[in-house]
Amino acid sequence: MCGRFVRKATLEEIAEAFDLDVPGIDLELTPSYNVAPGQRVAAAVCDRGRTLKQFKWGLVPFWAKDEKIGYRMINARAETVAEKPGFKRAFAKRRCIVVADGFYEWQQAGKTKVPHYVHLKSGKPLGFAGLYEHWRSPDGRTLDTCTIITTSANALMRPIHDRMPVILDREACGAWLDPEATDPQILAGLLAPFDPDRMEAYQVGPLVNSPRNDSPECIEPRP
DNA sequence: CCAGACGTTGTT
DNA sequence: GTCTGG
DNA sequence: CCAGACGTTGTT
DNA sequence: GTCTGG
Repeated sequence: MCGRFVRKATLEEIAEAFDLDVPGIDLELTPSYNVAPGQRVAAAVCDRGRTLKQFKWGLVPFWAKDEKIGYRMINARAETVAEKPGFKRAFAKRRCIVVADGFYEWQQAGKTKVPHYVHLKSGKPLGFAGLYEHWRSPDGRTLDTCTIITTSANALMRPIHDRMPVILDREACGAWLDPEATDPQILAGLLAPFDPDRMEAYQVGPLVNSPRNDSPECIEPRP
């Protein structure tokens, strides 16, 4: 699955990697080495040009009565996302690319869990396939939320965990964000495990366990 | 028909 | 154990 | 995802 | 809102 990640690239680097229309972007991006559910994440969307917006991580369906449901909607399974009531509408109309530099995955080792950091060999930012929603609370407040889609583990991830986030390369990002794309078969076909030869993973220390810790030490290899 | 859930993960 | 918060 | 709280009353 | 279960 995907429950914690890193976003440290500059806006310029992100814009280059995701072909963003920079003039339309009005967003503060401070690096985070420990982005957790419930926090603000940056995602590319198609909205009269390709831009970057902020969303609270944890999708709140538009029909929800209580925003707390978002804490249980941080991931959506690629296998079922097109049909599940909570995600169906977003899958059809509100797709996004959540921007990251890498992600953490915890490996069960007996009674304990060992965190690993996973990233691209190229060192470039990566994009998670995501969905977003706009929610209005009973008292009139609005909330923009999103979720990250997961798929089965590739060969690199399998020793660590049986699920991983869907990572889209540049071409797939274009297809995923295309508002004209309506064929659910084609869209679902993009949600495949990423090429393991273009990724690497290593063990990190327990600092990352607490979401309160947010420093470059989080991604330092465990000695 | 109405009521109640709507999710993923991991563990048992 | 289960929910909330980060 | 993991960490941390989990409750009410009455008094300061 | 929409689907499932009773």
